[in-house]
Amino acid sequence: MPRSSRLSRSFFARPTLTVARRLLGQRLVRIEPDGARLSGLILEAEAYVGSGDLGCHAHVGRTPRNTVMWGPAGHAYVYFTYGMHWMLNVVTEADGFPAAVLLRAVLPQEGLGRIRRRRAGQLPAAWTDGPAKLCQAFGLDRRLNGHDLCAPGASLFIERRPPVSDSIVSIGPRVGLNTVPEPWKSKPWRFRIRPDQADSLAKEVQG
DNA sequence: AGCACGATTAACT
DNA sequence: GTTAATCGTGCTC
Repeated sequence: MPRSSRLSRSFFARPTLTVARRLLGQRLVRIEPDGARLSGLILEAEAYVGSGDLGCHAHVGRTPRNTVMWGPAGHAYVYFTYGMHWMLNVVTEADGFPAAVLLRAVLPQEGLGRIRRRRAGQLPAAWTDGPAKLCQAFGLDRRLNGHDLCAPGASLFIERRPPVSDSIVSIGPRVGLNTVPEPWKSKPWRFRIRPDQADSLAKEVQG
């Protein structure tokens, strides 16, 4: 029996809200080109659901930028914004339906030296507590766009961890949709581990 | 070819 | 709380 297993395509090929909620507490793993392993427990995720969701990039239709979202589940949708930031999403639902989960925060576990270097000048608590921060810390950019997280030998994937209890999860509106109209702006599609519970999550981790 | 803007962050007041 | 930074993207001309 392997000590850890990777989330398979069937995990991601489900309703996006389900995937977003169940990704909490799972472990994002990045194997860098030189073999270094970075990882962190997912603390925050948001659902972006189809072209009818005016907060989702897919609402403008299929473009070169967002085309990965129309593809099969379990692939990384990595996009660039604000002239300097990369964001990591995991594609969800059926092939042909554009949807994804934005990973917004992780609790660093492995590769702390490299993460610290990439996030130089920042306190540890600010290393990976935002979607662009975690991409910077993990060295994720356009090279990972379209990457299959479920493929054997993937350099970016998610390891299965025990599900987290509803008691440590908070749900609220998505962040940063300033110009998105209602009701999309206020849909409670943001899921996160309560900040005061992140430590207890780390303690139950054995390795 | 030009333009407005963004699923953010860090550094301000 | 406010705002500059910075450029790929998608749209208009």
